Amino acid sequence: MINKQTYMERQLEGVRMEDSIRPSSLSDHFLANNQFSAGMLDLYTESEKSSLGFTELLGLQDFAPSIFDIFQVSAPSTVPLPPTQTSAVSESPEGFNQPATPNSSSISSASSGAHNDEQSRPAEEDEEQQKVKKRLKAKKTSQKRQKEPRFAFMTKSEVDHLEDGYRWRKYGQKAVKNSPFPRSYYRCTNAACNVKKRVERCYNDPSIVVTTYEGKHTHLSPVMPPRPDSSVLPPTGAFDPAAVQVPRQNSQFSNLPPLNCGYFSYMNPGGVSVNERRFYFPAAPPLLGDHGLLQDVLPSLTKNEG
DNA sequence: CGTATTTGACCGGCGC
DNA sequence: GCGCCGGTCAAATACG
Repeated sequence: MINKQTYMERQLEGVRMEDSIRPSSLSDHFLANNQFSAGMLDLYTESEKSSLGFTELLGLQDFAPSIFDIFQVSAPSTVPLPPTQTSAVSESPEGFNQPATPNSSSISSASSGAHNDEQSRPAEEDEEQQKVKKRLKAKKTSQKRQKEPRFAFMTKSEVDHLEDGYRWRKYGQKAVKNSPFPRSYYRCTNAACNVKKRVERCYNDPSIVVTTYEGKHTHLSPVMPPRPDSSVLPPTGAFDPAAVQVPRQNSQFSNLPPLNCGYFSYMNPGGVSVNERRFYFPAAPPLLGDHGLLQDVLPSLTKNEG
């Protein structure tokens, strides 16, 4: 089976999204009329993406849950996920239910017989080997989790790390090829939750932040006490439901499931209330042409371009 | 002092 | 086989 990311990258070779895909009228309109706009990318399978036209990529809907609700409802028990996506979830249960680096792994790696056979080696070298093996094991387990469903959001924002109601711990940052902006890696601070997210900026438009969520939260937002009347927006003080602008819906979008679109508002670190509109792009974002994260999640749209 | 972030090193996958 | 790249780890550092 072809590695998903690699396949996506291949599909994007030689493609200039800003030239061939950019929905000038729509995206420009959104960007021009909103301080913040966003696109949401749902990492569906190839067949599912190919069945959607560009207008559907925008996925404007009247009723749009927040991204948190999206994650919540995307649980198999609530919303019928695409078959492959659902299977991906079931294929990697450890990704949701187990810590990224369970203690057991380090124990087992430390007890490897190879080390016992090399007691003659210096102690520090032995420690290093244990470290290496420990890391090796963590790598393997983490790679298995790549099949978790992912959702990517395009957000026009000044801040890289958008407040989304959950607490995240940054565990890495990497320079992205063909992009001057680094990609940051975050993991949910909840020990029992293995949700990860990656944040990077579009090199074409530095004002656009691409956030990719991987996995589903197994817990409620730690900073959002439940509110009885906030079924749509995250019940957090950081979010202002009154500031939400609901995108007008076109009939052509109506065939999209509600979870495909989300939006919310939030207070940025500077205390300025910010309206964010989340536009759903099942296949591709209209504005991004970078060779970074988005290319990992947008294979089909570029497939026909070239 | 506890927690979060930074950052260099490391590994596996993949293309050539 | 080698090099590139994405993703992760973990020690060092920063911060409240």
